[in-house]
Amino acid sequence: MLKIYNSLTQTKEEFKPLVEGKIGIYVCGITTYDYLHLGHARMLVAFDVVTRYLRERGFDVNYVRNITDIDDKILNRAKENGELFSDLTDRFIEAMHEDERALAVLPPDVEPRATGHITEIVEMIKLLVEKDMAYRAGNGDVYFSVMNFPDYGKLSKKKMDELLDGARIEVGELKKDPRDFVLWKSSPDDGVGWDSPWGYGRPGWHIECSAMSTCCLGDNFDIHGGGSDLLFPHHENEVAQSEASTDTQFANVWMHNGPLRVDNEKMSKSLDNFFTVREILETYDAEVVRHLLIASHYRSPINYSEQSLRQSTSILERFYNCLNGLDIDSAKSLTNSRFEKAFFAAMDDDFNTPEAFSVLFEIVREINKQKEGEPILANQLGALLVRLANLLGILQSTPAEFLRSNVATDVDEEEVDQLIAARKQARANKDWALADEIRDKLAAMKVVVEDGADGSGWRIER
RNA sequence: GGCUGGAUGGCAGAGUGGUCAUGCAGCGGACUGCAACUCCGUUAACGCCGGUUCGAUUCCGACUCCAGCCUCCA
Repeated sequence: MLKIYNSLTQTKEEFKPLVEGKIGIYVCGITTYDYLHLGHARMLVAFDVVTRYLRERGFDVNYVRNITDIDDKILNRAKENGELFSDLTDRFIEAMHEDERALAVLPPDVEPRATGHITEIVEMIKLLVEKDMAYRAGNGDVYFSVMNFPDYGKLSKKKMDELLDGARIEVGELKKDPRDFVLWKSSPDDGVGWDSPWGYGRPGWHIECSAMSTCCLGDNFDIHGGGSDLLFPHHENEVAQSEASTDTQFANVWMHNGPLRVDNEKMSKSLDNFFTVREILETYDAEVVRHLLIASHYRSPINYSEQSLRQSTSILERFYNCLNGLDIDSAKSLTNSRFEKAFFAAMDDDFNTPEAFSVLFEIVREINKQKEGEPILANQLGALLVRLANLLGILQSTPAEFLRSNVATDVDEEEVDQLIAARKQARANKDWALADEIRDKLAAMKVVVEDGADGSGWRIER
């Protein structure tokens, strides 16, 4: 039984899709005005695991993840650079897709862009204005009227009146209520914008997601996800806009991934303590980064550090050392084993990846035990290990690829082979001094030699 | 100040009302010319104070501390 923690009810619930066998899921994507940082990567990887697993469970998943390609930050950055805002967003969308591929994040089924849905956005705002749920202010901006939506706060568990107290939001002369938020912003005539019943302007951030999710998945759909920092106000506002306009429940299940911290502080652009994905990928393998991001439960915070990356590196080395020498391609994966059952039970329990990993380590130990005596069984277990790990998007390389190269180290394989051959000769002559000298030489090249029953293997030192 | 969540062995990180997480590190052994890899064994934990219970790290309450949100943010 698949259970998912629902932020709306604050409980783990048995998951039941609206339509048997099908799942519609919408996740708030990126505002594209810079390179992805590790916090973005966490969100992308978290929901990549979710969708991969839901598909494995046999669901027909429609995964929608939007791109916010119109926003004040984008306009400001474009202005600084002296370029068209669309050139800026095109560039960073391309970079985002590159980073996603590196991290083995599968593309969503639909990737709507805000600028591609202006019509739907305007229609939704129109409906809200007609229903007296929104109003046009003197400057052409249109605001949502929070007071007219009694359920406001049901997702973030905030009380309407408490939101009023000490509200840091200035009561502008434009807003009727400090809690109101903008749906449509008027733009200067020479600025970026679109025509609307309220004049030339551009959409507010929150309405984009309401319009795009409804457009792609319908008024009521199964799962809405995003970072926990979006819960308020963004997701709360989405609920308000959508339910006020459609008079029906918006998303059934709300999933929020936990934050990524650096030195126990939230990593964010505004704190200027963020690491971009591409900068980390210069020194660490993508799979190492991906492991780090799923080694903790998706709802827990992750504290990023060099040490945690090193730990993920040793863990992957253990996996690949185990797979090294197995013949997996021709082996049939063991099915219905206790390992597989335990793995699925862990993932069924709100995508408990740490628990799932503990099962993978049990398989590793079993393989290492059986390698000598029961090679066929070891191969079958190896195939199982790879199959299950692939559901998490890891162990997608071969042992040789992972163990003998990485982004930071480049070795001359021919030279290594020559040195190993020379050492083999020395060992045959029992010239241990020479053998050790050669091993030291290899070590200086960051090459670790491993002597086995059938010759000496090697890997790079990470 | 309000709301939400958390506090687990040296570190990372799950989970459970009474017997094991798991990984890294440590210790002892096996393998090895010595190592590395690997295997076997092993040490070690549940913030603090009460309550419920035959029994609580696990449930309930108070306290302390930490984090996130309340403002753009995945």
